[in-house]
Amino acid sequence: MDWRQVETDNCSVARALAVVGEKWSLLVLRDAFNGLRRYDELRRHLGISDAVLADRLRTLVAAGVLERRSYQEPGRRSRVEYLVTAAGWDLQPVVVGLLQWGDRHLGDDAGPLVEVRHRGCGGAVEAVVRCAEDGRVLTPAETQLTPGPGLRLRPVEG
Amino acid sequence: MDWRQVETDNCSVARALAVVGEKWSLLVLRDAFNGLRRYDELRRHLGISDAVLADRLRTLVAAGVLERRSYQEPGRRSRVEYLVTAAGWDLQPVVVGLLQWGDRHLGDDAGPLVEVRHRGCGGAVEAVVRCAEDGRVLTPAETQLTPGPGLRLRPVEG
DNA sequence: ACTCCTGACTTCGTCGGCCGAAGTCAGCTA
DNA sequence: TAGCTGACTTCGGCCGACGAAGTCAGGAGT
Repeated sequence: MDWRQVETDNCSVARALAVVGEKWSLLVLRDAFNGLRRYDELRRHLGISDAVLADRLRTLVAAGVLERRSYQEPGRRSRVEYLVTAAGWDLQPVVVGLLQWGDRHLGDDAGPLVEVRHRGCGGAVEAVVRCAEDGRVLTPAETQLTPGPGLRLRPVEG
Repeated sequence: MDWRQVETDNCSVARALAVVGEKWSLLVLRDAFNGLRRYDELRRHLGISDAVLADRLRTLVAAGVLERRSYQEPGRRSRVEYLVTAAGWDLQPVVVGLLQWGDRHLGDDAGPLVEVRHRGCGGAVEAVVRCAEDGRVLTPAETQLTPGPGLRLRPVEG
């Protein structure tokens, strides 16, 4: 398959990046994974501007990555929280993959900020590419791209 | 561990995104993974402007994700190619993770554009989070964040 | 030798996005 | 009823992305 001729209008990587590829989106998600739920917590912790945070939250909610919910503690007025949905948790391999890559290739002398561990077992957690059939972890050389049903080729250029 | 108090200047996710989080970076890498090597191929296939492509390639080369090499076919003048390095291939889980998420949650009726398969076995390939010790694939609930040596807390706010 | 062509960029004007700061508005408290 | 707080929206300024055009070196054609 010659990738140069593949029409990538409908590429899933590009679509995913339309949701989480803007500046701050994945950092908002990182913080949400780590338990931050409220607008002002996110704003303070990320050091992001209000306009951008409100926009990113809108986008993530619209895409089903986060859920916007009102909640109320007794005797206090109602507030808003943002919860990670099942679809949002499906992005965990991406965020862990970035964390792992940063640790490996951009680490400093201080060592990693945090480590992700298997709860209970305590072993280190890693993001990998593996075969869904036999469960083996694969190197890039062991993977290949095959055409899918949605594949279209580019019109030939003059 | 209260993530709200964690100083994230040196967060590996943020550092990784400083390299691959700008617009187009991961799409350039997607195309490089899929075999595109030359500047003009990338430019044509991505539909990106020259200024941005040249800048992204510079950044990716500087970060060690791509390697810039001159090569020469006999009887032709020397040209430039960009090859994915070992560090670059370490980002495969991230790109496959995005592909997988896009397929799952943003797919259209036409079905996926391409499928990543285990060469030989032919099984579907997936990006997952797993325990490095026992090899088990983990749900988000089975993972936890633990403090690392580089962790610093925020100065208390007035 | 001279011109043409091509690949790999750089430069330029414009326009959209991100920034910090300030403004808005509703619900609860004093 | 005035004040406070949380969750935003609005507003100038500036940085980054855009398309188009310009640059420059190497090889091909004549």
